Amino acid sequence: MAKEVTNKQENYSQWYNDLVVKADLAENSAVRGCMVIKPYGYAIWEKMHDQLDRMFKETGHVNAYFPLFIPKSFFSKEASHVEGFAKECAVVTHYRLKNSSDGKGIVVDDDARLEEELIVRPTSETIIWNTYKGWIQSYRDLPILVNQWANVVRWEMRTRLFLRTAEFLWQEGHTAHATEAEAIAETEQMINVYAEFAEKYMAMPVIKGRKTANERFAGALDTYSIEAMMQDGKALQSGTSHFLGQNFAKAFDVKFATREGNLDYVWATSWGVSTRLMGALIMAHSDDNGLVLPPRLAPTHVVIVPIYRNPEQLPLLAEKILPLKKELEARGLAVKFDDRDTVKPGFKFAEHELKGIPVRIAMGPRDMENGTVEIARRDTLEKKTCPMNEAVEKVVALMEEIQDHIYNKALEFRKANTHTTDSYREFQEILDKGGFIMAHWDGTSETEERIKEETKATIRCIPFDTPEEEGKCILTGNPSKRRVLFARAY
RNA sequence: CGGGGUGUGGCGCAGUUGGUAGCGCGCUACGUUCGGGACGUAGAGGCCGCAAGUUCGAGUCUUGUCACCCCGACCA
Repeated sequence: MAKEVTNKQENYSQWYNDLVVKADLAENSAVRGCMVIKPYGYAIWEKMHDQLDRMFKETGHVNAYFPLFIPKSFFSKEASHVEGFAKECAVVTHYRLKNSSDGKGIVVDDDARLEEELIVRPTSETIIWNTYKGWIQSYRDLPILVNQWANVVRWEMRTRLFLRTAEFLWQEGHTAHATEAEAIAETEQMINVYAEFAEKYMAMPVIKGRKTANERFAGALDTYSIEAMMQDGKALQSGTSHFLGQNFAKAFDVKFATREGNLDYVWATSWGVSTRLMGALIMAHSDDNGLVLPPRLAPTHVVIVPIYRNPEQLPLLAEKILPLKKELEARGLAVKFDDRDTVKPGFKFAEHELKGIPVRIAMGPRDMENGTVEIARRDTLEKKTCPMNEAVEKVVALMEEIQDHIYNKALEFRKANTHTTDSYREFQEILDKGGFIMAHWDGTSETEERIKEETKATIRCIPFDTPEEEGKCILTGNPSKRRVLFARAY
């Protein structure tokens, strides 16, 4: 089979889709807009899940689980939340099926209509705050720092594997606090946790910032996000953390007795990342040979491929390879010995590259004679012959090296494709090539909307770390105090 | 939901003016191979998305319908 995946393909979406399918990560299911996550794809998600879960617990959070179904009336309680989520949702209207009267198949039993429809959760703020009402009476009950790992459903018009599926896996943290300051600190803490995860584990640099009013989560006073650059120069929102103020507490009447004996509404946050991170991982690092996984998220770190002519030679190789495998495992690495005799070495090389395994060790008759192994790294595709007794140290060191190299490569790419401009014409030219733009904006929604209509670019965020500087809005020329991040986005 | 495209063995595709389906990959067996996706030989596998209609005859024409992909609008 010839190499078919290429990021030089005109259509980056197609490239991405092919890669997801060929690397055996996921496929479309029989259900519209839904996705089957295949074992290899799920193994990567599990690595992400485990690490994130660890980080949530380190910051004092605990896991819980809330219902999949939410009574429709809950959505009517928070006005601005209704705005945002009144649309694309799956609705349960009946609770029973029956045999059809013509004896051919099953129909919905019209007599089994629910009095109140249930919404399959698109996000859980409403049902969680309805529950928190019963949990909170005094400042002594606060804070509540709960996270849930769950699936949610949004009946999106247009879906794409991992980036936007009708059903997706995510985690959603929902916290309740006694003070505004504490809630804001939590919101900031969690966007930092996400950024650290993206950069240290996914090897994907991100820009942290605040969303504009237009892009803010429905019901939030403030939304922070991390934005990453994909290899086609487009932005992908990879995680969000919301400061919800007292909106949900007011909507669900969650009051508590303060230390001073007054009644006050609870302050809230919510934050989440989803299987979209898988899409980010794939699009940030992959190349023409397939996936490139950062070692810290690779389900398999090392694959060992034996090379031999006759089946009798395999045990001789295995004799050398198995101790090596054990040693590597003792150093905390996941090692696969690919001793399949049904495919040839060249095929295995290509297959493991497609799956993004960071390091490959090959060992054949030549190595047996010389006491060496061949070590190949996925990120650079470099191959080196190395004495057998140095292999373990070499591979262990490579893990860090590859992790750093992938991150730095992505960072360099982002730097090279991030531009600062004050000219609207140049602004449009840069967008057509793909990339991020730091430009001045007058702070109004109208301007933001117009730029979006004219260029398809949105304000991804107002980065936290940009300095104040006097300038003029890229579109209107009105005064601006700082540059914001513009890009076309997924 | 608007615009465009595609539905034919597991995958990717061809199929002429309508005449009863073919190619490549993959799969099975045997042999030679095995340090970058091997080669030869012999096989297996399809009521052409679904439903009506036109016709002596439909993969091909007509209508309807469904699914998927791409571009928008919506969104993580």
